[in-house]
Amino acid sequence: MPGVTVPLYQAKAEFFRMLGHPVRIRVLELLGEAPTSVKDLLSDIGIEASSLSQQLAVLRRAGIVVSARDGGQVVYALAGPDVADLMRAARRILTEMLAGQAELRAALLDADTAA
Amino acid sequence: MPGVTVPLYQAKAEFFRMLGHPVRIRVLELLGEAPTSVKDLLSDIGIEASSLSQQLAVLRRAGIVVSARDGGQVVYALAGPDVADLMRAARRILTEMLAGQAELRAALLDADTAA
DNA sequence: TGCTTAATTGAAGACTTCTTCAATTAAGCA
DNA sequence: TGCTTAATTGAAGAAGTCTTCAATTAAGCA
Repeated sequence: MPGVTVPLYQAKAEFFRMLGHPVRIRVLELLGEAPTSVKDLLSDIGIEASSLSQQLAVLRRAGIVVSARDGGQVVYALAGPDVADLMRAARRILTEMLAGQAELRAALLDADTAA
Repeated sequence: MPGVTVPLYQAKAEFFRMLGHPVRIRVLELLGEAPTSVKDLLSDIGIEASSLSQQLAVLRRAGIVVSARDGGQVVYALAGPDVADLMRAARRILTEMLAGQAELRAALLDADTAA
């Protein structure tokens, strides 16, 4: 069943690259709390609608989120619980790592930088 | 203590972007097992020396690895245990995630794609 | 139907990141 | 010193990603 074989380290790299954008991180963390409409994501994140749509498309293509229309709005949710796990692991470890790095420590001490 | 405040979600995005390259992933996983000389990384990974150096430089700048000269060779090591934690978490979760996605399942079943 | 709001799409240019090449630095050894 | 191997650097072009804009699709409502 080989066919188009993607080496695992390359799949990993693509996965991490997919996480490598501030808007996509924020979306994933918001969806980690609860499914959310584009409208609400928009007002939470505060960027242009088309810009958010582009980033949501990246997450959708990666299969990490799913969307469903609910009347006049579209609601996004994480595709599975593993995603929330990864975000939690990343938050924990990153926070620990950043805590040890002088130049980035400010980010942790500053109130408006939560999440 | 604000000064140049990097929002945490942006620091996270940068961190993930830094992980988003197949060579860098392989290096981190090799270093997760043991400190390794550039020479050995080179023969394990099988790319051009300058190409590997460029990617090692990215990891060094991010502070995730450290290097030390040992006689004629340069040995790299993970900067801290948290990095290995993150790689383990990522491997576990990614493997679970990929297992559920048809098009990528081949990667897991194929022998030469281990790690 | 026509109007409004919600959301997505495609395309263009700006910006980054990758790869490769040639040049350079450093150590070991004759 | 001169030669070899180990590793890094800087620069140039290719390739990829981001942002923004205008156009489009879809639902709700009058």
